[in-house]
Amino acid sequence: MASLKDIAERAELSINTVSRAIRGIGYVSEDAREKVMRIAAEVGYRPNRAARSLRFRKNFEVAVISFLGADNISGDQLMMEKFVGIKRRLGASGYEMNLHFLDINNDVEPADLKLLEDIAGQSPAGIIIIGDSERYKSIYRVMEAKKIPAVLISYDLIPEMDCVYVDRLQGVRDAVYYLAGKGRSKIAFAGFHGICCNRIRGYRKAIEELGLPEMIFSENNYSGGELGRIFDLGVAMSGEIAGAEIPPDAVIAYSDYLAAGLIAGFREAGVKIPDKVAVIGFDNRELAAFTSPGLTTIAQPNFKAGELAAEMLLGKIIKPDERAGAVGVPMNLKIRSST
Amino acid sequence: MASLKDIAERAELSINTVSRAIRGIGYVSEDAREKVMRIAAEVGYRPNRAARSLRFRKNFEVAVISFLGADNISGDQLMMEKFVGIKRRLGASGYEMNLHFLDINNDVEPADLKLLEDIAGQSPAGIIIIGDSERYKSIYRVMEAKKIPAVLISYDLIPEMDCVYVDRLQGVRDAVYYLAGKGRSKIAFAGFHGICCNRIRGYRKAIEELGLPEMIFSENNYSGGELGRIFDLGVAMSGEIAGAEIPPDAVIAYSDYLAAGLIAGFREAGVKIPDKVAVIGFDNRELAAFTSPGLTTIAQPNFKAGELAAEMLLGKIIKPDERAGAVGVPMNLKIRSST
DNA sequence: TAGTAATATGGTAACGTTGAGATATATTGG
DNA sequence: CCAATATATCTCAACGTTACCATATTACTA
Repeated sequence: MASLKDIAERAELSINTVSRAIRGIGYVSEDAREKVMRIAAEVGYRPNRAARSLRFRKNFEVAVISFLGADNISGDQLMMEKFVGIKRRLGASGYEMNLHFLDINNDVEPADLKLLEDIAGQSPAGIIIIGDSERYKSIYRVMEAKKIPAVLISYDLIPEMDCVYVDRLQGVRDAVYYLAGKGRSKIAFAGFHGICCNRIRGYRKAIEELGLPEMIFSENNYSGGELGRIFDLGVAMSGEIAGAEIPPDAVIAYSDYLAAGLIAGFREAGVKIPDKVAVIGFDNRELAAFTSPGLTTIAQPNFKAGELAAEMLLGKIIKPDERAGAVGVPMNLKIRSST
Repeated sequence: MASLKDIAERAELSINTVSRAIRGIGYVSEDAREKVMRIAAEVGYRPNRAARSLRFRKNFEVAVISFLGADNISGDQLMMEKFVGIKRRLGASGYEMNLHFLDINNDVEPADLKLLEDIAGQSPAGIIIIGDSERYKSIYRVMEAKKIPAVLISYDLIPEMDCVYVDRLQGVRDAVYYLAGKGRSKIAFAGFHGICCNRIRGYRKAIEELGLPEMIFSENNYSGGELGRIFDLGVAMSGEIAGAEIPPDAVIAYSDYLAAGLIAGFREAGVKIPDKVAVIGFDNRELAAFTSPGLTTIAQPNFKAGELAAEMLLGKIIKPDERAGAVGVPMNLKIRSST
């Protein structure tokens, strides 16, 4: 509630001197500074953000654009961790975080455009976009055209955009090395046809480097949609995998959901985990702690990614004309009893 | 970017008239109004929030205080849905939502006080607090003392505070009725000693009303902490339940985590679900879709609760001196194959 | 036809902050 | 001791909006 004016009156100084004292810039005598700081602390002075925004013609707010998932609100857990990371870093620099949710089901164009207008209308200091499909890239471009600094949190390096990307390729590669280190030599990857390039590339890379046989099981029937279905596909795939001519002694699954299905299927069929086959999931979702045995999984460093994205954005806000580039954040294994 | 001044110049009117035209208040001729609206649309005019905040000496922002969970960030999914509900309702009235996270592990006093100072220092229009332990209630009181309108999202009716509460008692009661309607007559409740009063009260109420035998299984060993443990306790409890003198034909569990453990345990022991025993969880967390069979669960109406809390808060912002009271939001059963 | 009321518009100040300049005092160097 | 510089402070205007008041113009009423 207390303003510079209030402090100035009590200190018998001009508003301007008080302002300089508090900001620690320009000339201020030791006497004056001491007095100002004392009174400011006494009255619990806080700079008025609205006034600063007005003066600087710029809000100290960062908009974060994320999406709302399929039937229920999915992606929530991973998203939340990113929010927390972003918030922490921004807060430390006096910026606010404003969340915005895209409905992933809605027709893209009209809804997005309205939201983007709304967001840009607030003239935020910058914007963090979580996601890297074409839809999110186009948001990045819109913001760039409006001269609003933007950073993407993506799942792959995007050469032409400033982004923090979770390095899925490295994550899967590390997982293969980990399994190989545990003496597994028939390491398989279980996924869906066509939608897991980065992960499969990481798998292939490691397999090649280690000189192991490539064993890829992929399900063609997955068309997106309901999450529960993925579990069932996993159960089904477990049969295919266990009954293969050369059965693998380890499986890295495309997602925790799929891995949970695999585990359930293996158990049902009496295939011991991890003795007979080790299973690794992807994402470290909550459910990974609740399979039995507990699921070892390639964890997303969401908090870290959020922090780094905020860091990068703050840099861009200061130097809008410099490219920030792409920063990869390593994934790391969360080891539980399935391996 | 365009301001009232820009529009005024182009329309050859005073800033004041333009302002009145856009806000639709006071006297403005049809001519002037039409001209102003046309130009405003052309230049994409948006009122400057900072200027309005400054002028009104009040921010159009609502702070939301939630918590960060135990080891990893838990509560996330349920929390996220609340955020979305809050955001939707606030957005419709031109308010922003600012998230703040309390670290649930930290010593309460020092960290909270700093955060509360920070939040109050922003002079938000109001505040929504998610949680109803003493810690959250004390935040409510602090804000009330500072004349900042506050609303709690709680799990029980709190007579002395304005709150939207998820009606757990009713939720469990409905679940018992549902099971009874399906012909189950030996309906049990599985929980932990002492920490599930509302839920147990709902169970007891229904059991009494229906004249069924009360069967409560409670685990004394739970001391909070790691979520994964709850699953294991569920597995252990399943044995106790299946081996009881009079084994129940239905179990309502304290949480989805516990229910997931029960299901795993029952399956292991060859107890058919739902033929032999039906299982109902609590919260509708993501993992409820991934047990096999899928878990019927008492779902939290988080989105609704968020919306209602925002609605209530907006009311309090307009009439700060009126008590808003307590509004209950019913929980409803999400039916899957475990019943 | 004057007198009042309704309609339409404009001017000014204020919200809290900051940068650009103006002015005053203290300190240094030649 | 004077000039130049460093130090310390102040005044003013502006950011975009709105409330309050003043001033026109038009429309109604007695």
